[in-house]
Amino acid sequence: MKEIGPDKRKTGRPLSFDREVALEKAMLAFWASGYETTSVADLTAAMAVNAPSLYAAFGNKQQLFLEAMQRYAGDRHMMEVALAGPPTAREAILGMLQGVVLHFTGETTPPGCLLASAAATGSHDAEPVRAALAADRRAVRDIVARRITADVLAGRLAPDTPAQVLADLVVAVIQGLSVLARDGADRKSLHAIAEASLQSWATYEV
Amino acid sequence: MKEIGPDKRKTGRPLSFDREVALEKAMLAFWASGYETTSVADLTAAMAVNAPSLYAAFGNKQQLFLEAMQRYAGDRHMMEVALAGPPTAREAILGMLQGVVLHFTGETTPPGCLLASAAATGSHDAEPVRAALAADRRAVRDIVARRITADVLAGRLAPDTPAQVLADLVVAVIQGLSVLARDGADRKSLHAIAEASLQSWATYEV
DNA sequence: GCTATTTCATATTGATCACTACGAAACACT
DNA sequence: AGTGTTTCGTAGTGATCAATATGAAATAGC
Repeated sequence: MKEIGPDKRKTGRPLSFDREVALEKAMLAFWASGYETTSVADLTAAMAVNAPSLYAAFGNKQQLFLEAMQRYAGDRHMMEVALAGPPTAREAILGMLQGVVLHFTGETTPPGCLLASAAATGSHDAEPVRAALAADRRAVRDIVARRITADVLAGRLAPDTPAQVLADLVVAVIQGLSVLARDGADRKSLHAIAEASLQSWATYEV
Repeated sequence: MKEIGPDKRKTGRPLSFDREVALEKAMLAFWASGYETTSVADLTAAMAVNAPSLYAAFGNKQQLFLEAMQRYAGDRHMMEVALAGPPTAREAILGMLQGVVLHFTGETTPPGCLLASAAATGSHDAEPVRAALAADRRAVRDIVARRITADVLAGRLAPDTPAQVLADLVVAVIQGLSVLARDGADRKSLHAIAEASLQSWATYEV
């Protein structure tokens, strides 16, 4: 239920900030310091938006996080399309993991993955946020599993290939890469880990 | 610099709680809800120890966490000894991963890994805690790498086996298993993921 | 200029944060 | 019983938490 096009109000004082820019800054703040451990004061400072304006524009802290999370994750349908490009599932997922490594080690962004690290644990109040993050992980897992299954059906992987398990492994490795990136691992190391994790597939290649 | 033996004070009101039991309860609280997101009020409730007694016994929240973390991690030298038991590195590490899966899915403990999830992100104040957790991951990585190298030197793995990369992968998979366990994955799934991750080694077996 | 509408900045809300001052209580020793 | 020592429970400390009440400021239409 999103408004189509820019809001063309007729009257009233205009917004003093760009909503998209402010959301981007909020995303970076959550990325750097997590959901519960980033205070609203941190957010207003990072976004250059006063608290009342923040609440008017985004609802509350949780809704702001969920919107920032959506912006970070992007359109998961696009991920599925991207995975369909390369000729084999292994190449597709290797490319995906290489992109992930670059993303986790960007020089202008915090290390690691916002989705992996923002709410690993937390209070009872943060349960909806953890649920949303878990749901996104399941979505990625399912997309990866479908890509693997496509190769199985096309005869490029053995019929007994455990697509679900390999997809789970891909998600697990992504979470692990995020942790290691936060610990300071360099791109070369992370690329090597990603590549090594895909050697599990050798067993099933026909 | 630890006191040897139980403290045999001569005078004064006796402690009303068992220090070890209280520490265990604190560990479980941090395990369930993380470092910064577990409040001192949560801790005093879980430990059944009033705040002044908690500070007298453990210093402050950060010191209590570090002590709880040490209790959770156990003696890393014991891990090295355990890994030396099985005849091959692969069997040793598969056994370790199987133990990890059981640990992350215990019925009387929170899901996942305390070390992986307690401080994935956080404020600047929690930096010492994150550093301690990262140091422990590096220690585990080095222990695993040494076990792999031992097999390389013994001729059980190819001379060009990238021990460091495979050890990093093991650590990454453990972090990922913790996330999936928190997301509600069952033991069977996690065991399958752990086993699949070790198929990467097939390339290097002589 | 005037009114209606919307956002702005200031200042504040009660709740909770980590942490502690203080005096009563519980022990060992004489 | 009396004294010294240590821990106990109560009740707070100032700081910070997420979220807002309030009124001035800035626009569009008239």
